[in-house]
Parts: sequence; structure tokens; C-alpha cells
Amino acid sequence: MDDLETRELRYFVAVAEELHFGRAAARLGIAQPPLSRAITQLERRLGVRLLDRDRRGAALTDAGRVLLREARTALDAVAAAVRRTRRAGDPERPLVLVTKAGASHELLRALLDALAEPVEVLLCEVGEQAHRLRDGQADIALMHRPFDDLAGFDTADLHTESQVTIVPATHPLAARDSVTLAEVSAVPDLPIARWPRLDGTYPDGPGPEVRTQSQLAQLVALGRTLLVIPASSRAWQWPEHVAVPVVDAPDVTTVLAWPPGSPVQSLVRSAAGLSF
Amino acid sequence: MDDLETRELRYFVAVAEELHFGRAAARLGIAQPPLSRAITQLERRLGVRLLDRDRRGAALTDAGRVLLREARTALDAVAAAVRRTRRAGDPERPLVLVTKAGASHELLRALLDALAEPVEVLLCEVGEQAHRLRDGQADIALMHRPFDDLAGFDTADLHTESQVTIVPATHPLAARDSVTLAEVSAVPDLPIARWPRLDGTYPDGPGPEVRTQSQLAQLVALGRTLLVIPASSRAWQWPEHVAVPVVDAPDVTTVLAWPPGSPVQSLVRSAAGLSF
DNA sequence: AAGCTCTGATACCTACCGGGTATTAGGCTT
DNA sequence: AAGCCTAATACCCGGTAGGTATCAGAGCTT
Repeated sequence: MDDLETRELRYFVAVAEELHFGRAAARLGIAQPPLSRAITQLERRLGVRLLDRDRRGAALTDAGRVLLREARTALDAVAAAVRRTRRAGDPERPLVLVTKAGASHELLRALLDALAEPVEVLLCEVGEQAHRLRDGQADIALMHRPFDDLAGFDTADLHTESQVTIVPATHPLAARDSVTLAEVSAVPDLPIARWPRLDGTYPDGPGPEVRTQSQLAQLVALGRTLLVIPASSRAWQWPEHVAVPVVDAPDVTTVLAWPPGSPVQSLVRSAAGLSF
Repeated sequence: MDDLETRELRYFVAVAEELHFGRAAARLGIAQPPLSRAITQLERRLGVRLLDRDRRGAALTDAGRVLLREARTALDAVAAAVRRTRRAGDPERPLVLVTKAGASHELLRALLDALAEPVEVLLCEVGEQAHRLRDGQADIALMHRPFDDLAGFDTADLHTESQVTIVPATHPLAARDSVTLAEVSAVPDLPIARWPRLDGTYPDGPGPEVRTQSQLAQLVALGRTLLVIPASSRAWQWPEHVAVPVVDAPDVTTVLAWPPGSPVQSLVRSAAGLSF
């Protein structure tokens, strides 16, 4: 009567994401009728209506939205259990550290040295680190406060720095010693790029939509957008651009994050204490 | 080939906790042979040996220990999904706040007022709050840093205070204006009580073993043990005892904790911002 | 040393249930 | 009204979880 199987959660997540039983069934590699039955049974077992069926598909109820969120984290936890157990059985297992492309090379190098352990570095797109950590693909992540979502992890601060804006060398702002956020966002010919929200949609605004670091780098190189980034990230240099300090941008702290209770904690603590 | 069902995780946890297939099967309400087969199959699917079978039971391998930890959090996440979804379907749902007995009444009262929402208060034993939060029995918890395990939660600090020791009025220390931790732990006739660790075992030491607040309160009242607690916890008064400040004990911060991503976050943030 | 006992593993059977196909039912478009 | 798209229902089949009976091995006891 009580606890669910992960199969039921997977099925529900598929339907909740597709909002269409047929497509969800195709994605799951099963036929539509068993899927309908599984969801109905799930609703009966929970005693809660999850979807409002409709001639043109389905819509989530409030309870459905809650289950979607909870099911995703639960499925991540199960996937993490599988990955971490498999890796624990491998005597050669390296530690997997995930970081986004463009993080400071010097810091990463120092960290790898300090850990004194074989470390495999996994690169991912912006904002993806938390997910890799949650579902067990990585053991530690290098993230940046206040940008990244650190909720649910233990963290150790490594390094704090201020931010600069990257502008074409020919631009009027390039001659300045420093600028403010207000000035930066008011530059009409160089609107700031827009990143997707957690749900994949984009906020409104004049700037170009980007999804990856490389897209952004491309746009910057083309002189189509302005960028505010931590000072050390100048690592990804553009020859034709200059960096101008942004005085009132929040400081960015590079942090090491790991799942609470993970055995890497002691390792990390000693390494972090040593060198930073 | 890949993802596990919660049934398999439940089975493994039972065996890992009992270290005995027969007892684990009984606990699960199934027969021993299917359980053996399920675990064997689990090991085959993961490609990892989880238990070293032995004539007098079973012992966990390294990988088994990893899976035990991961499986518990995964099962908690699934249980949380069920509970939270059920409650989301209930229009009357109150917010459930869990706190340990003995927390400051004034603070709790102020908090309940600030939340401006029906709140059900759930009392639990020391150190149990985190678990209630993780498996969905509660939405928010009142915890104390540095005592409680805050890993994996979002938190908001409410109040910080110093600690006092509670001694019988007749005791020599009772006349002092303040004492140090070293002095407190050196009192030979009043050894400090020992709490169980996470795994249920007790650290070594001369003091009495306690498992609940009421046991401890009883021992204090009897003059059998010494206590160092936050100043406000004098709430649970003993008529025959006095409180003496402990100058070098770490400050205790009362914090509100909730699962990351929970919708209570906004509610809590505004309430916490208001009144503390 | 023989036998008892306690452990987990194996063999085999049954029944449930997850999944398939075929079909129905309802609402929208045309 | 016909045709479509949706999800739900009806029904059948096969895999597998779970049961009982039994085996196998390592300490016991005597």
C-alpha cells in the first residue's frame, strides 16, 4: 500500500514532462495502455489526483507538480546509489571532480595537487555541476557562489575574487578604470546575454539567448554581447578585448561542494585547509 | 540492466542492517530463499560484491557500506516523495515543523506567529529532526548549530546564544560567576552524559549513557550529571539547580532548516527576515 | 569422528502482474 | 456526420517474485 517502485516514478516523470501519454510511452519504450494503467494505479495508491486528463493531453495538478520535483530527486538518489556503489567496487576508482569549462586553471591545478589522489576531471556545462553531483556521476564539484545552486551540499570555500566586464578594445567603456553594474547593463549596443532558467525557459530581455559557454564566448568575440565574470576567468582570453573591473558586482567565491555524508569530506577538508 | 527498484534497495538495507539473511527476510515478511536470490541478482546487476557470506552470517564489503548509505538516502527520498505528494493533495495541509523537546518556547511562539499559516508542531528526540525532514514527515525543522547535522538542507539563522552549565545549587561550582569547559569536564563527581553516535553506539567515558532529553533531565535532577546547554534552554527548569555561564563553550545558533528546493523556502525567508 | 545445528544456496513450482494488441469512448475539427 | 486524436478498457501472455522443500558446508557438541 505504501512505498513506490522507481519504475512508477520514472513513468510518472515521463508523463509529467511530456504531458502526453502516447509520447511518454514511446520515450519509455512501452505501449500507451500499460502506462495509463500504471499512472492510474499510482494515483490510487497515493490517494491523490496527479494529472488532469484532457482531450489534448494532460496537465499537472498541484500534487503532480510536487511529485515531479520529489520524484526527480528520488530518482537521482537511486542513480547515485548505483553509480557510487559500482565505483566503490572498483579498486582503481579515481575521484571524479566536475567543473564547468572556463574555471581558473591555476586553482584547479593547485587543487589537484593538494588532493594527492588520482582525480578524473569531468567538464560540464554551466549549472550542470549540481546535477552531476546529485546523481553520482561526480564526487566533488567546483562551483561558484552566488551563481551556482549549492543547496543540499556541503561546501568549502576556496577563493574569493571580484568581477570584471569584458568589452571590445575599441569600445568607449574599454578606456575606463572601472565601471558599475548599472553602466554595464545600460550599454545599448552590447546587451547582456540571457541564460536559461532551471526550467529551460529564458527571461525576457534584449540580449541574445545562450546555453553554453562556447556560445557565449563566440558572441563575445563577435562583439555582440557584454560579459561580467570573475577576474580569474580571463583565462579564456580574447585578443581583441579588455577587462574592466566592475566595482559593485558581488564578489564570486569558488567553492568545493560534495554530497553530505560522502567520505570525500575528510579528504577535501584537509586539502582545502592546506593550500587556500 | 541499469536502474534498481526500491524493493531491491529495501531488501539490501534489511540484510545490511541485520547481517543475517534469515532475520532480514523475517523483517521483510518474505521467505529467506527469495531474499538470497534478490541480493545475488542485485550484486550481479551492479557487478559488485556487496556482502561476504559466512557460516555465521554476512559482513558488508566496502561497496556494501557505500550502498547502505546511498540506499538509505534514496529510500528516504522516495518516502519523502510519497508523503509530500499526499500532503500536497490535501487542501487543509498544515505546515509541519519538527523540533526537539526543550527548545526555547518564546522563539517557537514568535516563529509560529511570524509564519502566519497553520503549523503543526511535531516533537522528536534529539538528533532526529534531520531524518524527519529527509523522509518527508516534516517541512521545516528547528535545529541547533553546531550540534545538529545540517548537511543537505537550506538554513536560516534565527538566534545565537551562549551556553551555561546546570549544577546543583549545593555544588561548589554553583557559587562561581563563570566556568570553563575544562573545569566542567574535570568535575569528578558529575561526569558529563554521553549521547549515542549516529550508528547507535556510545563513546567511551565515565558519564551515564542517555538516549532522550527526559532521561537526561531526570539524571540532572538527581544530581548525577552535569549539563552544558544554551542559555535559553533553562526553560526546562530545575528548582534545585543554578546556571553558570561557560565562557569558552561555542555559541549555539538556533536555525530553521528545510529541504533545498522546497516551496516553504519563500515563506520561511520572509518570516525569518521579519522578526529576528 | 559422527551427528546436530546453524548458516546461506539451489531447485522447482505457482501466481501475480507488467506488458502487449485490439478495441472502446469521448471531444474536437472539418 | 465523419474522421482524428486523445486516454481508457478488455483481454491475453510470459517473466519473475515469492513460496516450499531440500541441499551444502562449517562449526559445534558428545
